[in-house]
Amino acid sequence: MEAGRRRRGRSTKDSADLKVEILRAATAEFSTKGFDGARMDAIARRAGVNINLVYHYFGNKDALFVAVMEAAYLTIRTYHNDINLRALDPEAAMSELVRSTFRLFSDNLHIIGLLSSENMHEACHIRQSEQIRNLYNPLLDFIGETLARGVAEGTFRSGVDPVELFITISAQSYFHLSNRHTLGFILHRDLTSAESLAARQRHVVEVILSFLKHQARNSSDA
Amino acid sequence: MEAGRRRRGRSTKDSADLKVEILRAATAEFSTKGFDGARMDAIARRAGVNINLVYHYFGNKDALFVAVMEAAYLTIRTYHNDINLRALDPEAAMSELVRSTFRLFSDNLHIIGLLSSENMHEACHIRQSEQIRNLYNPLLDFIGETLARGVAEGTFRSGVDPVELFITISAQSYFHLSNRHTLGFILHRDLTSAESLAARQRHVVEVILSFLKHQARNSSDA
Amino acid sequence: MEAGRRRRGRSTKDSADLKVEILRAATAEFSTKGFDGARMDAIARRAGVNINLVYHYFGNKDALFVAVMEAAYLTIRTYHNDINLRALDPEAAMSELVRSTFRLFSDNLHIIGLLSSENMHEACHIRQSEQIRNLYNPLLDFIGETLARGVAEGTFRSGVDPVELFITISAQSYFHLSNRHTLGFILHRDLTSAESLAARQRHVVEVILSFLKHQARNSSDA
Amino acid sequence: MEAGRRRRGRSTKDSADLKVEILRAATAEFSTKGFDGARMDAIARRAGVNINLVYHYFGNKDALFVAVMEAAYLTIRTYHNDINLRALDPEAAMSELVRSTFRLFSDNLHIIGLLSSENMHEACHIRQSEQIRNLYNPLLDFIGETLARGVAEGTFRSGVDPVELFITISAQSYFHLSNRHTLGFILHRDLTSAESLAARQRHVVEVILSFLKHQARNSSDA
DNA sequence: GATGAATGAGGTTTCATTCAT
DNA sequence: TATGAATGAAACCTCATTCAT
Repeated sequence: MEAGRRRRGRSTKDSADLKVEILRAATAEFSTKGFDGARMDAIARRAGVNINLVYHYFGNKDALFVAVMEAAYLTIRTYHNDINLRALDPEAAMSELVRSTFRLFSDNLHIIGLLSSENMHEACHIRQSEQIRNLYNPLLDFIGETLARGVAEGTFRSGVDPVELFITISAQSYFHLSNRHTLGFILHRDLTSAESLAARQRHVVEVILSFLKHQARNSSDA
Repeated sequence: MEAGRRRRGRSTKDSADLKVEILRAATAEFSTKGFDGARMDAIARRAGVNINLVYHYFGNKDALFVAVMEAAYLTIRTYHNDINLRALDPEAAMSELVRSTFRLFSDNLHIIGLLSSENMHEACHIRQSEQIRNLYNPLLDFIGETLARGVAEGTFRSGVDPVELFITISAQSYFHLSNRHTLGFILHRDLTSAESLAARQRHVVEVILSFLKHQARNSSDA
Repeated sequence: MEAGRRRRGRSTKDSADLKVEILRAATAEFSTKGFDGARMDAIARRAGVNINLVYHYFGNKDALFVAVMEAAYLTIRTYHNDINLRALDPEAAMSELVRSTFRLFSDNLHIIGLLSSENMHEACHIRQSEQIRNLYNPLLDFIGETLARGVAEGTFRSGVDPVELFITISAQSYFHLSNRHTLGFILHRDLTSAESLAARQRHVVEVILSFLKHQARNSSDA
Repeated sequence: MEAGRRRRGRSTKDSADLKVEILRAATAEFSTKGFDGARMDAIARRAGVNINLVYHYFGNKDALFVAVMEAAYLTIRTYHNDINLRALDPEAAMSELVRSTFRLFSDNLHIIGLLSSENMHEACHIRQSEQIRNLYNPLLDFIGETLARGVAEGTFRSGVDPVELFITISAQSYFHLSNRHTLGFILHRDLTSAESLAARQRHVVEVILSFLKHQARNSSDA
């Protein structure tokens, strides 16, 4: 069995990977149970290691959570870096940003659980990380520049706050997934099916693009 | 003296209100700490009662949480009932719905904490409540009818799914607040200031209305 | 429903019976759960009365248990009084005593539970009752006299201690029932079926009578 | 100092014995207080260990009780194994079985307390143990074979059910001790004195042997 | 580096009992 | 007589963490 193999005869190379494995286990535990619901020994069990190893590598529960959050934000950064949007025209760039944001969350549900828990704790863990603090600056710059390019070429409405737009884009994808259980119950619909997700993604793109392009034609509204 | 009055000889009126007081304390505790982070004795202390009274009235932690959720959803229903939107024209009705949804969350931040925690637990508590299950049916009907009216009079685009729209409307208000701590940190902006909230509300209305009215004029987009 | 009828519009005659009803409920609870496993509020619920009434009538858990034990020993006395054995010849009298002892326990399983619990507490409750202390004196006298009659007429062996014989008679019936659950499990046999009980009763009579009559014929044994 | 040695720096040999020590303490607590009356912290105190160690080794109260019961039944098996009765002639074998059963209980009063409590709980704990389920099979076989040998050589009566006989033998020893407190009170006799125990043992052997040999001479009785 | 032993603090819950009416 | 409110004590159990090897 896996567990047996793990407990005995670990090679030196395995040892080097243990930290990664613990981090993965902690991510799974924290994201599904929340910080308070997560158990250190459950994390150790998930990772197939002795609980003391967890303390050896990460110090304590809070520090472990910080490490998990930093890794999660690295994933986010990766998703943003993977797309080279600046080469695209403003409309294509923006719709691709919306789509990649949707994929970011739907491919990494654990990020939603982690962010949800971290907000319950008033972001006390990530506040300790300078690395995270400035993670979004490039993205906000990109949004601002793309908006400007769109306005310049007459495609986008003017006067849109990049921060507000970023929140709107994230909100559309995040909320659908973060609240999938309560929404599924009161709306009598499974929000996690492949069709539901595809429809949501299409809808989100439509909403954002409609908004951006709307004002460009009729500036008397709103 | 206060303490003496509390311990002995509480008047009947006091007694009748104790349940309400406990419920309020539990709401505060659960919404700020989450289900797992909440402490029963902290709830009792907040309510100024002996912890056993909490058990006397509500049985156990889970049942108390269910009671809190039911009260929270009643608040939600109240917010929806307070506005008589059916008398308004479609555009006014919809923009008022967006605004009231925003107020619902910004006036009742505790609801966000409760929903967040409940989703971490896969909605296991509210699933026990038939009352909650069908709470949103009338609202969805209203959205569907209003959309139809807007389409009929040529104001709104056609083909919008009421459920999808409802999620979009909620998402815009909810996410801004549910993730205010992490967003505040990475965006370097206080999302809870009066100006920030007012700006967000305006933005949200604009986004939704742009979307609804966009397709009515140009159906080749998106 | 019963309970409803009980709670409302109780007649004065009903009130007089409440003590009896509580006692019956307490007997059921104590005998099936033991003193420590019994719950005062479960007793009140079983009786369909408010728990404070239990305290009103009986003071506390220990006193209630004493009352239950006294009632139980009254049942025992009744079973002994019901049979007028002194008119019978020694052998018939003795075999009838064995049978009535068996019936005493098989008809009143609760007595077994109560005695078992009371012995776990080193008889601390019944020690408070003078009434119980001397309850068995007449029975022991009867056994002694019957033994003497049997010896005199040549039916019974001599030298039998009445107390020892009483224990033997009780043991045979009691143990089969008191340990029916563990015995049933390790012996792979249901000891509570009608056939099993009938067979046991026959067996017990046979054992006792064999013993009493044996020595009368062969005094070299043992 | 004793306490210091206990708290820190326990030698490995000590550690290995802790489980046994806890089990002994648990046996004492459970057998004298019953399952419901027993307290986990009292067990820890009796064993001189931290209460959490008890949970570390045994999981919970029920599992600890199961462990205690299994150890108790092992003691029972030991008592039965220690005597090599098959080599003896039927009468000697049977009288030795009766005596060893008596010793089993009088040497191990805790077994009586444990069995009494377990029966109050309808054997719910030992039912989980396959080991216990078949513990008595060899003993029942032995009784059946010995009876047959006795019948074949004309010493014992025929038609005796081995299970019934086993219950009778156990009952005689068990009841005297299990109910020693209530019996002592109502019979005005100390049943635990050395003389009383010796007399009981003699009496029990006599009763069983009389029964077994009786029918062999006079089959018209009973 | 890695592990089993050990612990303190505290969490939820139960329960006998009393108070006030 | 009868009852809902209220409480203190303690029970079982969990969990993050540290110690000793």
